Amino acid sequence: MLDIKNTVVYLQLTKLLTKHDNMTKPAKNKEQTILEAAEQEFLNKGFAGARTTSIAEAAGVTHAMLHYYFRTKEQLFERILDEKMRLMSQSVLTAFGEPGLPLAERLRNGIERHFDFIVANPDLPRFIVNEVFSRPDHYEAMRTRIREIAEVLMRDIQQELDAAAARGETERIDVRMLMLDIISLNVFPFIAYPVIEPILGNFSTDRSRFFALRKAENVETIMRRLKKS
Amino acid sequence: MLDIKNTVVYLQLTKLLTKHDNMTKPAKNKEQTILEAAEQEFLNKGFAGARTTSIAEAAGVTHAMLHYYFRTKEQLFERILDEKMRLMSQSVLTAFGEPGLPLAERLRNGIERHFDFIVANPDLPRFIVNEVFSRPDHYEAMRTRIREIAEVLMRDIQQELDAAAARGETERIDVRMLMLDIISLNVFPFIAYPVIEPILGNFSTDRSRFFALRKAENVETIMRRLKKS
DNA sequence: TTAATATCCAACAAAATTGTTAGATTATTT
DNA sequence: AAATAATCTAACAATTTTGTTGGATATTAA
Repeated sequence: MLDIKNTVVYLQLTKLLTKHDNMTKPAKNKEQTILEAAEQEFLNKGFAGARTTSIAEAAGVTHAMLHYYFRTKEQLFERILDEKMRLMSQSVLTAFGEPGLPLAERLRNGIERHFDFIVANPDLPRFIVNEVFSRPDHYEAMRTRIREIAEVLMRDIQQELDAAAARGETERIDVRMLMLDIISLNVFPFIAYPVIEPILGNFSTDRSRFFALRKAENVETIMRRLKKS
Repeated sequence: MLDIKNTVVYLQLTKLLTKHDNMTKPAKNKEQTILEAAEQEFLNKGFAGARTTSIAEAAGVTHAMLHYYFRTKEQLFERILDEKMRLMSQSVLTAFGEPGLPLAERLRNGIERHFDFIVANPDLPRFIVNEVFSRPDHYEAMRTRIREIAEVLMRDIQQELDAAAARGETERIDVRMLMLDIISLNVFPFIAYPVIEPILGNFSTDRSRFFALRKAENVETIMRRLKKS
């Protein structure tokens, strides 16, 4: 007699293996479609607000399919959260982790690239902030991950900050404060967009113009923060 | 024959009226207790994540009571959201709406008072941002409300900014950009605390010391942003 | 002291949501 | 062609969550 659950696991396993054999085709398959729909739903509504039926519907499959591939809402969600955490960390690293440039250039560049990343992924920050906050069980793992990534980058930048300050080029500052300044300025307007939009006046009609101005404002603010006075 | 729903409405009506007659007693009654428990639950988990049973349990009443007083989760939630929106708007107004001071003092003061308010209400911002975002139906009303409040204050501050710039005391700047700088710096660390905590290093052990330093950093950053260079 | 009000209790009803199953069909691989 | 895998259908089961009801009991106001 067959245990259905084991059968499903077996099917998925073989599927994965054969897929691994010929990764050549793009394979816009249903599993992928479901993942994309889930991404939308989870980013917009969070774990608690998301509905597996809506996800299945948006993906154009029956909701049996969703459980066939991912077994539970929780597992599906974790696929998404994991990927998004990776993406978010990555964006900070690649934006600021470019040594070789003079410090001011490196920072200006970092701010702009980080800002551009968020323009391209405007509801990523809210998603991460909310879900990290509301998952005490997964928190310790995330914490460790964030710390490890941040530590290397921060140590590096702190050294450069100290060197520049020693040469009298910039004000002395703690890298954690500086990075928090940058991230706050870059991220907050996106997290809180619906709340700030009403106060933007004529800015709000042209969203992309506003963001361009905002990017410049953030660079300006940080450069002034560093300037020797 | 009595329609139960109308009876309940009637009871609530008379309760409200008699209460209005003698507002002298503190009345730590169950209705209030439920509201307080609901506040906790909604602030922590949002509308979708909140459970009316948890609220009732936390308030130490049966969940029939909750429906007796508030009929639906939605109505209970709106009481809370409404109050919190008011509180949040109010905090900005009272922090920055103090004319008569020289501009720099007024802003420094505003930043500090606004920051203190958030220290005292650390999960208010995340709550508002999330729930405003996920309620398209109520959004138009909130939008109007935010705009009306902001407009007066902003016009006032913009005039002072222009005057100071004309006197050559400060850099010329758009009030919307400046206020967004301030709010971003003040609010973001609280919204994202679980995410940034791992990168704080030894700061993170003493949360209140960190916040004190952070407040000073925000004032410094904004003052430098305004400084004529 | 009545009448009105606040609260409890305990069970139930209704709805929404997640998860399961048994087969059928279609496509792909061997 | 046979086996394997992907997907559909359509119903159903389990659980969670919200909301209801009819009384009982205690407290407070007229």
